[in-house]
Amino acid sequence: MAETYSTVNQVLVTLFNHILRIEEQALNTPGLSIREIHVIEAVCQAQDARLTALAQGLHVTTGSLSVAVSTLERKGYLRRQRRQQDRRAIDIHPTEKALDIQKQHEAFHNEMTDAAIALLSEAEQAVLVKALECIDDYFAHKEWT
Amino acid sequence: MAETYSTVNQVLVTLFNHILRIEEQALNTPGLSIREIHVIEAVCQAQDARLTALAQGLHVTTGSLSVAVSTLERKGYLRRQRRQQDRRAIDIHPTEKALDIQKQHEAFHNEMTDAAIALLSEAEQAVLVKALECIDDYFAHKEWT
DNA sequence: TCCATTTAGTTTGAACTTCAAACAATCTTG
DNA sequence: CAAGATTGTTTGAAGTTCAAACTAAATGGA
Repeated sequence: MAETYSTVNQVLVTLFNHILRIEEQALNTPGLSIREIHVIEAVCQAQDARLTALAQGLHVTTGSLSVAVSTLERKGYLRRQRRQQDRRAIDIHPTEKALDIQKQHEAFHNEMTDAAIALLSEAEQAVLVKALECIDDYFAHKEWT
Repeated sequence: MAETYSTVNQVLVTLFNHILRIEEQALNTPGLSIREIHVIEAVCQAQDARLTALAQGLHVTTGSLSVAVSTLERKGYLRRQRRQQDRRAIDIHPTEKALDIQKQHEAFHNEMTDAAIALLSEAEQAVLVKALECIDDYFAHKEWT
């Protein structure tokens, strides 16, 4: 029991660090920083493509995102489009180049998932899902002052 | 099966994002950035406390770390100590203040682990360990060019 | 309608982080 | 001992982020 505890603890920490590091390397497209890739990712997945909504999702100010979008526009990954209904609002759209990056990122996640469940039986997979949901649920509801 | 796959994928992604975000908030000590906290953590856990070794572990240049250590020294979290055997080398030591921060960080990880295994039987915990080790093992050995 | 207020996005200047490169001090080895 | 390697520091440039000031557009109440 105590052993399980420290093992889970240990693996969570090292796994987390590994993923952070590897994500940076795996997605290391020349001319794109990891920050920029996350912006591209957010734009590709966004329901609401407005700059303010994206900024909230990314937990940065609209000012920061505006600068970042300008850079990515210049690099050919994003483009701005004014809304007709509300001419203050601007939707951010991915270009083909951005969608390619997004595909790469998805492949990364798929590989990770494959690795996680490859050696598990279906019953074991169900347990994994349960455990992961426990952790996620915990953090989703926890209040941090 | 396909459902398990997408669930694991989904949970891994959202969990990862949650942890990233929450770690920043949970460890938000006034006057210390998340970067600085990671430096403190590395110093507290280091086997080899030399600046170069720490920089390698943190995957930053010695120049960057030298600057960061200077700041943290000024803030009273770290101190430098020249080695007697090799007077080029400098060991970085944590102060009491730094050890307090480290304790906080450990508490964070413990809470995370508790959340992970609280609702699982011992058999289920064993499965979780196995799955996590699969992922970690995969990433530890994968080569990224 | 008019105008005060709110909302959406941009620009700018300051602070911080990181790196590469140049540098100084100290070992190591032939 | 001298050349080269190692350890750490400094510095200048580039990138990131934010707060604050700003422009443009929508909204709502008189």
